[in-house]
Formats: sequence, C-alpha cells, structure tokens
Amino acid sequence: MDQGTADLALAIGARVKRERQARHWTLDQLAEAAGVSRRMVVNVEQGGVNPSVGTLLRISDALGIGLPALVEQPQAKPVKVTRSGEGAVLWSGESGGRGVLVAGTEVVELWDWTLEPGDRHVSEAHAAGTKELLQVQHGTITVHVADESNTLSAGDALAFAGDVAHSYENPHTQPARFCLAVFEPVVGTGLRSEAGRA
Amino acid sequence: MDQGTADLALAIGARVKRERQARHWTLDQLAEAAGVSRRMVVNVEQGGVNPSVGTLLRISDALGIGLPALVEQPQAKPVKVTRSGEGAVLWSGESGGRGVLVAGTEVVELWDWTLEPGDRHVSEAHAAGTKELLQVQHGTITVHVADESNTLSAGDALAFAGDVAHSYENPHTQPARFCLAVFEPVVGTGLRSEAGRA
DNA sequence: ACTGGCAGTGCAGTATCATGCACTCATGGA
DNA sequence: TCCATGAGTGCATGATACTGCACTGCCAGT
Repeated sequence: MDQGTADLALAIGARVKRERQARHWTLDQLAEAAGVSRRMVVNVEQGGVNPSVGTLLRISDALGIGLPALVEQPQAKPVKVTRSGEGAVLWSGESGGRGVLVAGTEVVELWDWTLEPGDRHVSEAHAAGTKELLQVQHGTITVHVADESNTLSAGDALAFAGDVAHSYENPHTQPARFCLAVFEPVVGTGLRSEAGRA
Repeated sequence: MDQGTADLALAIGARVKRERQARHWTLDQLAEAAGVSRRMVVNVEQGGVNPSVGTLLRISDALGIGLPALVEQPQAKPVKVTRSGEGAVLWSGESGGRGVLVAGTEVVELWDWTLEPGDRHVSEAHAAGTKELLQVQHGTITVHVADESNTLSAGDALAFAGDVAHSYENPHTQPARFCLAVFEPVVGTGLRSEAGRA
C-alpha cells in the first residue's frame, strides 16, 4: 500500500468510525448491517487495509451516507450558497387527512401526519441538505422520492433527502398515520459546506 | 460480487473509459500514468472486477478527476428504508419497554420508544446544541429535563435541549409509546463533509 | 469475584485482486 | 504483403482482501 492509499485509508477509517459512533452502533451491529465481517470493519476503521469499493459500498450503505462522501480526500470544500427553503406548510386533504406541526425549533420539526384512504400530499423540494425521517404508526403508505416509490407498513421507517420532490400517499382502504421529523439546515447565517462538483 | 457492487463496477468502468478516450490515451498510457498494470485498467473499464480504493485512487489521479466523481452511483439512492423490527435497540427496560432507532442520517435520528409501566430511562447530557422533539402516541409519560418535569399524554408533544441530563419515565399503569427525534449538531474536527447529491 | 458487552488482536484459510506474458484480431500506412 | 499500433483475452502466479474463530483487555453492573 503506497502513501496516498494509506492516507486515504486512514481518512476513510476515521469517517466510518465517527459515523458508527454517532449512531451508537457496535462493531457487530455495523458489520451485520453492512453484510461484512466484523474483522473487516475493524480493519477499515483503522485504515490498515486497502478495501475494495464493494466493501466500502456496503458500509456506506449501512451508514446511510454516500460512497463519495466516504472517499473524499481530506481537503477544503468550496462553500456553496443554498437557496432559501420554503417554510413548512400545514396541509389538509379533502378526505380529512392532515399534517400537523407538533413541535419544532429553528432547525428540526416533528410532524404528526394522518392520511385518510386516497389522500396524497405532494411536497416541493426543500432546501438543499434537508433530511426527512419518518416512521409509520399504523396503516400503509407509499412514499415517492425522486422516481422511486417505497411502500411502508406499520413500524417501517424511512430516511431520505428532502431536497428533491417527494410525496406521501395512502392508496389503501385504511387510514394511516405516521410521524415525520424534518431537519432543515440553517441558511442565510451559517456557512454550509457542501461537497463541490470537481 | 453482489448486484450493487457489480452495478457500481460497471458505472466506474464506463467513466474511466470515457475519460481515457476523451484524452486520446491508450490503455498503456493510462496504465503507466496511473502506475497500475494494463491488465487491471482493462478489467476496471469492463467492470469485471471489484477494485480496491487504492487502485481507483491511482486511476482517478492519473485522469485528474476526483475519486468521489468516479464512484458516484448512477442514480444516487439517498433513501434508506428500515423495516419493522430491524432497528437497533439502544435501550430496553426490565418490563419490556425499549427504545429503537428506526431511522437516522448524519445529523438526525428518529426513535420509536416504548415504556412499560414503571420503566425509566435516564440519558446523559448529549453534545451542546442537541435538540430533542417527541410526541406521545399513547399512554402517559413524564419527561425530566434539568430540574423540571413534564407529564405528557397521548398527542402531547415536547421540544427541549438535549444537552443536559434528562430522563423518560412511565410511572403509570398503562404502557406508553412515543416517537423521538434527536438532532445532534456536529462539532467535530471539521472533517465532516456533506454527501454530494448526484 | 463474577458476570456480560464491546473493542481490538492473531492466525489460518479462502477468494480474488493484481500482475506479467503471450496471444488474437482489427486498422492503417508504406 | 509486411509491419506497427492499439484493443482486448487466457492463463499462471504472487499478493492481499476478506472471513471466521479464538483470544485478550477493559469497563460497568451485581
């Protein structure tokens, strides 16, 4: 392993370890979630090996971060100004479904959504960097994110980037309810570092 | 090599070949510039192998494009589904209550908490700036933050700073359940970068 | 002391990445 | 026709990524 590869391996390892610990995951949990051996997770975290992209892909997948983010060389990123995001909008469907903002601070919001059968809520893309996390409490909903649709039943959860157009839909015959956490990065004041296109 | 890895290998190969041909380089030229064997360049271009990051680093270096640009997934999938029962259990009480991480990204986590009668979970103070938002789905819980205690019933919600010691408790006779969103600001070394969205 | 649970190491075995060489095939120019 | 150049293949070989297991050390709880 040459010098450049060794540096990269160390940087990757530091990121993996950091992300794993931020989630309070053990080595075993990450290993199982990623489908690689625990031994390999240790090796990668310590930068002691030159892993294949397949291995890194599985790890980055399990962590929910992009592979490019994992392999970025440590260097200053260009600062990108993001557009202003629209405020959260209360919504109600014609069948009685509604989205209610139940708690919020400047950067995080927690919503309680009820979708009656047939209800559908379409959301514009939010500010860049917005993340949404939801978990279904009962019923079944379908979430569309960027050409992709995911059907979720009670207990299922979903994490996705809210900076693309997305929608929630209840195409079934039973009412559905889910909680939704939205994180919008602060724009205007803070500098937000975004991975720049090379 | 699994399916995801194979797809990625093909995408990488296509990019390498395109970049090489755009420069009117022969296989030998790229191989020598990158310091890898010509045989390996061919294999990578055809997506027939699962190369190590070291190899890809040398190739991306020779081509003058960044490694992240090479490994970007064709259609980035910033969506992660957690199926019911798949979440990592952070805490479980002796009566059967538990806290399960159902969805999370780098900065936000969504938890599904169940507190059986008598259950009590005490949390250390998190990093400065941490915010927690929760809403009770059913039952009644008492949340202690700093010196203050709040009793919440179904539908009630609470937002508070998580950077002080706090605890969740169910001193009643019915099981309780609530969803909890945690936002942890990143105060680290500045190593963190945001995943570039494709 | 005696349990877990987690982080990390050591080692043997297997899969495969990666190399070097020899070869075919196609193109094009003298 | 002969020769040169570049793309791509088949194969034997060495290096190492990756796995699984056993093990140590550490810490918290009882």
